[in-house]
This record gives sequence, C-alpha cells and structure tokens, in this order.
Amino acid sequence: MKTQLGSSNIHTLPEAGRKERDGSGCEACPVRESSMCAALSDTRLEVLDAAASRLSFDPDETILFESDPADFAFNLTEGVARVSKMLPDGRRQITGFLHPGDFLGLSYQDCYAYSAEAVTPVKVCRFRKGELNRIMRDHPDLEHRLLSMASNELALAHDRMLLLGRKSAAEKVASFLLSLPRKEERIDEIDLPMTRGDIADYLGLTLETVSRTLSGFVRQQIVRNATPRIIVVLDMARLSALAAGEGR
Amino acid sequence: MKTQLGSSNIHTLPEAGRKERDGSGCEACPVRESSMCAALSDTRLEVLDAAASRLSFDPDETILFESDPADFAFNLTEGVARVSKMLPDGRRQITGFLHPGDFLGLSYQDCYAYSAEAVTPVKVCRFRKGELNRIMRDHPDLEHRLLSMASNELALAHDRMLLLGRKSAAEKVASFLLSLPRKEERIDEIDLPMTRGDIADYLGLTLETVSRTLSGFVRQQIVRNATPRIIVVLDMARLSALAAGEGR
DNA sequence: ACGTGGCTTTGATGTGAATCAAAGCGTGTG
DNA sequence: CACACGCTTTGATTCACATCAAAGCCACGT
Repeated sequence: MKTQLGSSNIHTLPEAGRKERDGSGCEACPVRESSMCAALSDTRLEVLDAAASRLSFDPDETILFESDPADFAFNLTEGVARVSKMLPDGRRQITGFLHPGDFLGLSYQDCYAYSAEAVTPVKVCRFRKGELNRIMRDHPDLEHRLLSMASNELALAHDRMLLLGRKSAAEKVASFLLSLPRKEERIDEIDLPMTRGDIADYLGLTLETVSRTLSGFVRQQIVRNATPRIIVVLDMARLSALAAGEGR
Repeated sequence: MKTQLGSSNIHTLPEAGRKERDGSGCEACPVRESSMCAALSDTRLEVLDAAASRLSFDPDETILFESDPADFAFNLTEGVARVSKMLPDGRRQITGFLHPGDFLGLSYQDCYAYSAEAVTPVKVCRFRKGELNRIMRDHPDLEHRLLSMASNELALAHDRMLLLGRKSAAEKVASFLLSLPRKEERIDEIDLPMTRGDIADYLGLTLETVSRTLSGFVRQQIVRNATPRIIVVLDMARLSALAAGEGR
C-alpha cells in the first residue's frame, strides 16, 4: 500500500467506504483502451501503473471537494460520479456525470473548482499531480492524449451551455436521456442511476419538472418506464428531434 | 501571400473585410506574453511566426462557421469576437466572448462545433491544424501551454454552466459585467462592445431582460451609464455579492 | 407482515422572465 | 438638417417552470 503525503485529512484517512483497493493493475483494467491510458503502450503503462493509487467510494461519498487543495487527478474506472458546483445559499449545478474512462481533476489552479461525489459505487485510479506532470514530460503522447480529451470535453461543455441557456424543459430531458451511455445489446434501454434531483441540478430544472416531463414522455408514448430507474425508448425519432430542438 | 488549399470558399476567397494583413510578426505582437505563444522562446517563436497567416475581420464578419471543416486554429490578437452555437429554429447560445490572447478552434473533430464572428474589428493569427500539430510535436512546451489554457477554459465553462443553470437574471448580468476585462487605470469602467442581444444570448436571457436588469442596477445606484456602451461601477461590493449569488 | 424513510409522482398556485408592442435615442447619410 | 435604421429602453400581458403541498411507491430493517 502506497503512502500519500496528502495535505488534507480527507485524502489520507481511510474512513468508511473510502478504502484503498490493491492489486489488479492496468493489464486487466476495464478502461485500458478508452481512458487516457490508451496513449501508452503496455510497457510504458507500467509507469502510470506504479504511480496510481486505486480507491473505492460508496454512493454519495465525496471523491474531491470544491476549494480543497488540488493535489490529485483521477481516472474513473468503474461506476458513475457527479461533478458539481454550489452557490453560497445551496443552489447546486451538476456540471457533469462521469463514466468509466473519464478523467477528473485536470486543473492548473491551486484548489479544485468543483466537488465530485460517487453516484453508484465508484473505483478510481488516483495520481499525484506532480507525478502525473513528470510522467507527461517523459511521455508526450500522454499529454497529447489529455489535450485531445480536454478539447472533447470543452466541446461537450459548449453543448451543455446551449442546453442550459436555450433549450426547453422537454428538450433538456430528451437531450439528457440520449447523452447517457447505453449498452449495445439493449440500445433502447436507458439506466438512470442518479436521482431526479441530480438530473434536475444537471439540467437547470427542479426535480418536479424533471418528473413531470418524463411522465409527459410516457403519456406521449415516447418512452416507457420499466422501473423508475430504467427508461425504455419507444420512439427514438421523436426523442432525437426533441433533443435537437426541432420539436419545440 | 500564402496560398491555402482550403476546402471551403470561405477560407480561400479574399472577400470584403477579410483581407490578409502582412508583416508585423511576433516580436511586436500585443499578445506575445499572454497567448499560447508565451510557451516559446523568441528564437523558437520563429517557427510559429512562419506558420501564421495574419487576417483581419470587420464587425459581424464570420471568422469560422459551425459545420465547416475544422482545418484551422486561431489566435486572437486584437478586438473582441463571439463564439456561438445555434438550434435549427434560430435560437442562439453565445458560449464565449474572445479577447486578445484567446485561442480558438482547438478541436479534434472534423468540423467546427460552433461559429465565431467579430464583434469589433478583429485581428487573428491563423494556423493550419496539421502544421500546428507538427509544431507541437517538436515543441512539447507549446502543447503543455495549450493543455493548461484548455484546462482553464474548462474551469470557466463550468462557471458558466452554474451561471446558466442556477443564477437569476440579476446575478447573471452582475457576473457578466465582472467577467469582462477592465483597464487598470479605469478599473470601475466596463466597456460593452457587444449588443444587448449578444449579452442576452450569452446569459440565456432575452435582450429586454438584460436591458431591464441594467436599468434596475442604475436605479439601485449599483452602476451608472456613461453611454449605453460604457458602464461605470458605483457599488463594487454590491455587484460582487450579486455575482457570487449572495444578494439573491 | 409492518412500519419507516427516501425517492418519485401528481396537484394547486405563484412568479420571474418571455413575449408582444411601442417609444426613445444616436449615428451616419443623402 | 432631416430622415432612417439599428439599437435600446420601457410598458402590458402571458406562460413555462418554480414553489408549495400531499400522496404514492418501494426497499429496507425489525
């Protein structure tokens, strides 16, 4: 087990659920090909492997906290997490949901500008910033990969600004449903591991409006509720048109 | 004058206003220290210098267009530009205003995901993507600099999502005013080169609401109108509190 | 089997910002 | 100088979504 000289207790004390996992290195990693790690050959990956701490988080546990010193970066390997920012009176904006392969904590500020919490049980690889920077210096491919991932994220961020600033509630919910990852074999099934409140804070709505909008989609036969958590798409064309802002 | 094998007429025909300027290379560049160019020493900068086409745009001219092939990247050296995305029915979201030193067109997609137009007269350095990538390969410092700029932009994008999703009209307008660059010598004067409609499309409001909100600030003695274009801040504390979401 | 607590759904009402409409205001032009 | 055009301001009204409130629903533990 690696020892980290973390400057914040949150990162050094192994409190409930935030236990360190061990073993199972990169060779068997589920995100080997989709994450930043894809930039490195198997042999070079050993460098990252050695620098990574593998951590687990239970649902609703904090992975990193707004205004904490930004000492670490993370690679999400399993589960779903939410990234959020708060206003002083408690209003919350979720700026993104993270899925396996997503990178978290890339920032050249001293402190994190946002918080991240586990939605489902989550596993991450954690890297000291300084160490990651050193590895990037030695392996420009990794830096190149991170730049390309950051640029993709930026494009998604712009999409989300269009959504937040100019789309109606129905268009927002439709866009959200289609933005979630789906299994190839069940392409019409959408899993919503997060609460309606989380979805609302992601879309700039209230949880009641999210619920009502989904009920509306059910009434219009656009989707069907298998369970509150699983949505089945019945009319993909209509849903896509809504998401694109064509249905009004 | 360099000949570009652009695949779109927009980029090859010298139509009105989009004339190519020449001379005045990097040594006298106003953004030498604040843009991506700061990553390179004077001698190494010559490589970028040689790769750059210097172009000018008149107000409202298109610098690049959503869905055009993304062949070029740009460094804004003078003026103010707006970056925007549209929905099919014409609703528009401005995702950012660009100021001197800002970088534009970093994207690993085939086509631009947004448009950019000049707000004031604009000057840019334009680079072929392929060439810029080659230069990055030879000069990792440049890639590093772009990654850090992209990561800062990402942080700003998250701020803007919080603004769009969760702030009131007054909080949005206050945040916007304080986000604009101000001259050191006239720190309380804010220049608004863009129209109320542009501001509205940036904040996810209508132009009437922007105008009313500004009038409200004037009534409350938070700001004063020197001209419709120049705003003078009278009560910075109040404006900052509003922007932070404390005034409600 | 029964309660309990958290999430979701549905309903009634309220409101901030949008929409519709019409004047001001300035600047450049014939 | 006056007229016109584009931008801004202001006013009256509407509406989409928020807020307030109360049931459902379901998973969990006892």
